[in-house]
Amino acid sequence: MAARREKYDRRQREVVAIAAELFARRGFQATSMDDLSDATGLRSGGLYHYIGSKRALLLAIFSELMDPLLEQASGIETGTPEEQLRELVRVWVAHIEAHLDHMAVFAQERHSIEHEPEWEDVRASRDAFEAILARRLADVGITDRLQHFALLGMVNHTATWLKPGGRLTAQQIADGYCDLILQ
Amino acid sequence: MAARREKYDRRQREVVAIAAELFARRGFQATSMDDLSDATGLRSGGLYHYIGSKRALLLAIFSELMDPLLEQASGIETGTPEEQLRELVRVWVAHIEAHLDHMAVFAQERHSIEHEPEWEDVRASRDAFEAILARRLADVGITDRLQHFALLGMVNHTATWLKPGGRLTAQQIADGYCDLILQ
Amino acid sequence: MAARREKYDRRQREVVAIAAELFARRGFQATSMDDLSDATGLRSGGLYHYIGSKRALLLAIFSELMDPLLEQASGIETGTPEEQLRELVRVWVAHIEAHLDHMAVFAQERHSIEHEPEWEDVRASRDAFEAILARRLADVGITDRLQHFALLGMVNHTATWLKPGGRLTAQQIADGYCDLILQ
Amino acid sequence: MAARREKYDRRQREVVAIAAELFARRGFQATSMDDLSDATGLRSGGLYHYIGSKRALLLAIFSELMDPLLEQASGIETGTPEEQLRELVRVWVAHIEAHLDHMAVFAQERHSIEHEPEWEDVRASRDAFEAILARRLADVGITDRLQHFALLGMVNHTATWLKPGGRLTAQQIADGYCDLILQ
DNA sequence: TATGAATGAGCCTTCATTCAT
DNA sequence: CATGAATGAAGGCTCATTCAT
Repeated sequence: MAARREKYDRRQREVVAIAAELFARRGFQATSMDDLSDATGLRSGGLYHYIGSKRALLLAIFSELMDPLLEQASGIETGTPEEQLRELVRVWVAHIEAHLDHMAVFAQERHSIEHEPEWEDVRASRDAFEAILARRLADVGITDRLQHFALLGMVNHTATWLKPGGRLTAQQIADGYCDLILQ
Repeated sequence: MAARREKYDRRQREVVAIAAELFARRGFQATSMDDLSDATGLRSGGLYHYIGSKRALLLAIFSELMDPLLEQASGIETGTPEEQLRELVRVWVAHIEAHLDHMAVFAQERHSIEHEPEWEDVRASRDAFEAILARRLADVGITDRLQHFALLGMVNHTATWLKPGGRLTAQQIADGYCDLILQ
Repeated sequence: MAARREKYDRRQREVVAIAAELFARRGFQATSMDDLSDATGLRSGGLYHYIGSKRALLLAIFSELMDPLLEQASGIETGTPEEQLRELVRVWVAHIEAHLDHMAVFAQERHSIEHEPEWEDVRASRDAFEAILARRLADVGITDRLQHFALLGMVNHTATWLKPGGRLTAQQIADGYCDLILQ
Repeated sequence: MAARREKYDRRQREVVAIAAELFARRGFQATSMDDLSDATGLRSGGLYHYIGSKRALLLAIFSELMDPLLEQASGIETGTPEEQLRELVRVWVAHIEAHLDHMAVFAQERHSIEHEPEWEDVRASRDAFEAILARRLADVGITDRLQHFALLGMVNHTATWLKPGGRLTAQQIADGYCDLILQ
């Protein structure tokens, strides 16, 4: 039945969201399935009905982070090169603002992502995004890798200090970063 | 006897260095004391002779990272404001280059540092460094928090892509970053 | 309605047969209800409709194995003592040939059967069969327990090497065993 | 230190013996590591110091069963063919008598041994023993597979009824079996 | 100094079973 | 009749740490 399926999917997304929050705060490894059980209200068995494994949960979090960003980023195709770059950074910062927990988990589990074959897809997504960024920078005449890395660093770092509903909007932040890069 | 003490200290520093490397590559939690035992050639009992606990090892890594940086940073007192800022960033990037493993562990265990009372001292060191940075930026007329965070982001991010002995020197990188911030 | 009842019984027997096959191959404990679910096409709820419990399934397999054999064995009443013994062994081997999976499960779960009060009935069936065997052997003058056990051993062991449709028929095998025992 | 090593080995053998007994009585899967912990007096961690894994324990039991038997069996080389066959069966039954628990575990886990690649070595040992048996039978003129299987069946089955210190000695049993096979 | 045996708490996961739908 | 969400107990195993030697 479709209604049942829909309910299942909704519950699954809830679990992933709760997991992202816990992982962000306490760390992936330091968060036990029991913690998750308490936070979701599902007993361990029920939890596994939705997630498969703790590892799969991590993968789900990464997918939720990377997939939509990549899609939005590749959809930007109108305007001058500078407008396209600015739009890309805006979308990017907005996405980070909407996924602060996901970003924290991502940063924290960097070593897993970098070294384990299991995370190939995640690495590929990240590389694809960085390729788009490099192209947009090239389109405005920036081919220096240092500036590419600088932009990457400042934007990603945003997740560690940005408070949603704070003084600065994602758009203002993004524009500020672009101003630095574009003189 | 002093010679014995010296040998003890040397061995201890070796253990911390090896630990930093393992933690950077596999993650702190994912690295077991057994892994460390294999890597150091010391059995568990011997290991505990030098380190006290796994947690203490982490603290030692953070101290090795923060303490000398803070000392160098606070020693910069000559030259124009811009020269002082540039010198600060140079020292900082050079320190990161010399402590890539420590930086990786630091980034990875961010959540512990941020939330647990045990890490108060580490937080204090970091805040002290950022205060120095803020002062140097203010001295050249930059009071916008966004630029402060941008600089912090790009410099810290350096640890993830910098390969020692690569094309760019720490000095070139630091100057590139300063150029962005100072127009 | 009788038709409904009949359908239920047929489905039930199907489930038992599939279970016997899985249990024989992978082991009783190593086979999960999920495996059974996959193999039968019934989901867990539906499965329990037919079987009651995993334990009951095991009991059903044992009953299917022992009950008809016991019935056939006690029906042998004509001919000379030697003819009766030979007929008993023929029936027995033929039954084993027709229930290889059941035999494998039986052998594997020997320890449960031997030690747990729950399996009293199964033990009783087995003892009843062995009593008939002992009587038939006594009728031909064999009272030595060693020969009784030897026959038991060789016949039961047949289940581990006999391939249905192989070179030897059940009758030939049975006669071969009897020849050994009867000189 | 050698004394330490020796103590370790002794303790390890003790654990395997206790495990064999428990597995024989309750079944391999039905015996938990906690049961073993209680029976050995070692807590779970200490247990793993000696065994590696539950699976490895099973393998150790099989090795203790098959390796010495195979060695003894291949050492029989003097006397007439009939004497050699009789000696083989005597050694075999005596070995079974001395390893009733091991035999029970072996019989019970037949399905694992038969189907899983992990048990290749155990299968190879068993096949090697059966090859020796086949050769000894051929030497006395018995090439009929049925008699080979019959002997295998009766001897292996001995483990299920033989009580150490009972009325019959291993030698008497072995001779009884050989009498059946050799007319 | 250093070893390694031993601990014991905790972890992720499985699984037979129930029950509302 | 049948589904599948949910349970909860248990299982095998890991691991930081201690301590007698």
